[in-house]
Amino acid sequence: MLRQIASKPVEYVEAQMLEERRLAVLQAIVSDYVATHEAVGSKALVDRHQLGVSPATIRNDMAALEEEGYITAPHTSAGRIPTDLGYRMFVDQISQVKPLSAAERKGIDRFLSDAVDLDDIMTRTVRLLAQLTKQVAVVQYPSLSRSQVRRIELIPLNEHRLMIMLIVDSGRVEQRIVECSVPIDEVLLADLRARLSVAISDQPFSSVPQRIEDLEQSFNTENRPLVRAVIVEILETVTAKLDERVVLGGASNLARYNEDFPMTIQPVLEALEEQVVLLRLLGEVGTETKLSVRIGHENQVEGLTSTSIVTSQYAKESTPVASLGVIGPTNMDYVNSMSTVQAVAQYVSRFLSDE
Amino acid sequence: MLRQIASKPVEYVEAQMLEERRLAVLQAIVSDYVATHEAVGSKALVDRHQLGVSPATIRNDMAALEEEGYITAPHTSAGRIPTDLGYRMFVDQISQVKPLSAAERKGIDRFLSDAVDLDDIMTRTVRLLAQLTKQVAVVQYPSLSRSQVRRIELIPLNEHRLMIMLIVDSGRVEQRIVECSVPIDEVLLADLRARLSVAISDQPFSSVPQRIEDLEQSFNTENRPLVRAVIVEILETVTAKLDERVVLGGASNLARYNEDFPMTIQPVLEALEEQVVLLRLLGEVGTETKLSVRIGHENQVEGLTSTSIVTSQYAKESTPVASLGVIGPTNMDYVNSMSTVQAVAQYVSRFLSDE
DNA sequence: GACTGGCACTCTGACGGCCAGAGTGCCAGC
DNA sequence: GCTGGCACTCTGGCCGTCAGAGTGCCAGTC
Repeated sequence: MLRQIASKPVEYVEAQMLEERRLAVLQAIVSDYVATHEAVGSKALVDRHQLGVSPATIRNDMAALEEEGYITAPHTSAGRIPTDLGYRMFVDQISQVKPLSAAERKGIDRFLSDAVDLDDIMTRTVRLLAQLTKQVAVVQYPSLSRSQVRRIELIPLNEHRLMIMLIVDSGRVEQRIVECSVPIDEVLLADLRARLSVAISDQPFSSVPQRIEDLEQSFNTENRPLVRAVIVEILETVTAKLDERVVLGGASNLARYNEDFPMTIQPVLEALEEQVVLLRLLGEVGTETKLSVRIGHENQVEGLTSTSIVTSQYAKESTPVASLGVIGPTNMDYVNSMSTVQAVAQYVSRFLSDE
Repeated sequence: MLRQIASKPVEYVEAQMLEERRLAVLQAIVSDYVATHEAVGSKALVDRHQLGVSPATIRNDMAALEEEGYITAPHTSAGRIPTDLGYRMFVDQISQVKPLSAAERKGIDRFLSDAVDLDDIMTRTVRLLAQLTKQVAVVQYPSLSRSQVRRIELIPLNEHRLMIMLIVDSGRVEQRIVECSVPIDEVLLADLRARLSVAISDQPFSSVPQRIEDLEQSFNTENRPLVRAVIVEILETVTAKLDERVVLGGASNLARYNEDFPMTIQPVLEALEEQVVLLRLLGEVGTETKLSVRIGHENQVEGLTSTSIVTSQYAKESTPVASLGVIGPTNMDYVNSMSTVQAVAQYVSRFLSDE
């Protein structure tokens, strides 16, 4: 690195260094602002960071950074605060996330390992995230669309009522109840269960419809109403209701920011109450498997344009099944949020996989 | 009523009327304050209500009411606002809850009748309550402690893993997974399932422990580890984890009050995030089957002493199984909250019962 | 050409004084 | 017991002022 610079013309080296200091200034501004939540001025900056130049010089850099759109002054004579673009630059600069301390990792591990079932894992994860990041946490249940049916059960509840139970490899269990006008015949039920089992066990949800649509034909006419009812419910479960569930936690953390922030929490709370919105937030990540950070206006969701969202997918046996993350004000502690989200996602993945 | 008064001495009648007007003044103050959220003065009171006397007279009444602790003045020259005691008096005076309009009832009915399972009923109910009352709604899942086991299933997932499934009459389904070091024998499993079924089907949760504790003895020594593991999980499900679930909705409604209120929402949000706290809130109702209203300090839960809670139990086939209600500032619209909570509880009861 | 100290300028936020408005308490009279 | 009138008090909004913080710019230095 040093040699590389030395081999370049002098002017270039200096321009390079200039650029580097500007970046350092931006980083310093972001981290100070994140820590204090107050606009940061040139003097404070040189006091707190070893920049090796005078406040006046920093002022020049700041003016340039403002020109370029990375920071902005709330009013003529206040310090500067980062813009969304500034945060973006800052975040992109974090090439590798700081690993958590051993103690933290152990804490996560222990907290999650006490979980008894999938619901429990989800609840614990969301609490963990909220607690560690002091922010609002969101965890999506493993998606059914990317899941496979592990097993199907048909359990008669009484003469006219039947419970369909789809056990999914992600650990989810979907139940539906079917009403039936004629008494349910045990033999028929066993037969139906067996055939359904053959048709869809260990098959992905997406292929279920085509696998069972013709099943009805192979039964006697008199039995078809029941068969059809069961099939309809199964189809509903695997298609229309791809029904992605989301759990939310740490909403009270929102209130903390309210104190010193213009960001009113009402729209945020409202947005967070909408499952659909949350799913979009978590879903939008698209192809990125790793950590995703969306800052302020990068986020399209109405009501959340002054918040940032840090998400990561988590996986079951190396295939991503859903996302989790935290939502906070744009001036959140990105370093901590990013490392925590990543670590928790890894732990959840591990838990789901070796369960 | 009229005759009764006429038959009493004149002084008494006048005292009676005085009392009545005081009560009317208190009611007027409460309803005005609830509507406007501003301290209400004597002049405004006579303007808005037909009290038939002058502001000066009302002032005397107000002084008396303040003396008795029903209202208080935030400062020397503001109007009066009701105290918790004042609200209590007001609420107690509402002898019968105003019924909802036909349109409202129909709306509730339709919204709930689309529910596909218990989870869905709970989610819909909480949203309904939050929407109708514009407040934070809480709904408790039907309690397991008052429930019966309807059926038990043991479903092998693979050679070493087994899912226990307890289907409860309230519609809940509890699942647990058991790991097993030796391969699971199908015959044994069927046998175990049959015996468990005989032992606990249609029995209340509370009696399950004594009914299965000796079951292990009747199996061969070699099979006991599995049997024991299953029994342990069942016991955990029905005892330690009586695991009352609660769903919450409409938290964003809290933010609305924040604007014109000293009540900071942070502690409230925090309290609401604690399942335990919510359960206490809903549980404390105790023996009262009907509508319960707890106002401000009557409520023991820390962080919620400046909120009021309106709850009602709901029932399945005439036996109460859990509670639901709304939480709001002490100056909420009690009339509306009470009638809505009651109506929703009735509808949920009906739904659970004829399902 | 980049950095620096100095200086004038500007904006905010806190403080205090002022005043109108709202509401009360009290009192004498009906 | 009710009423109108009157003096009193408190709040909240509206300045004007002022210190503090921070900037932008400029001329000088390395």
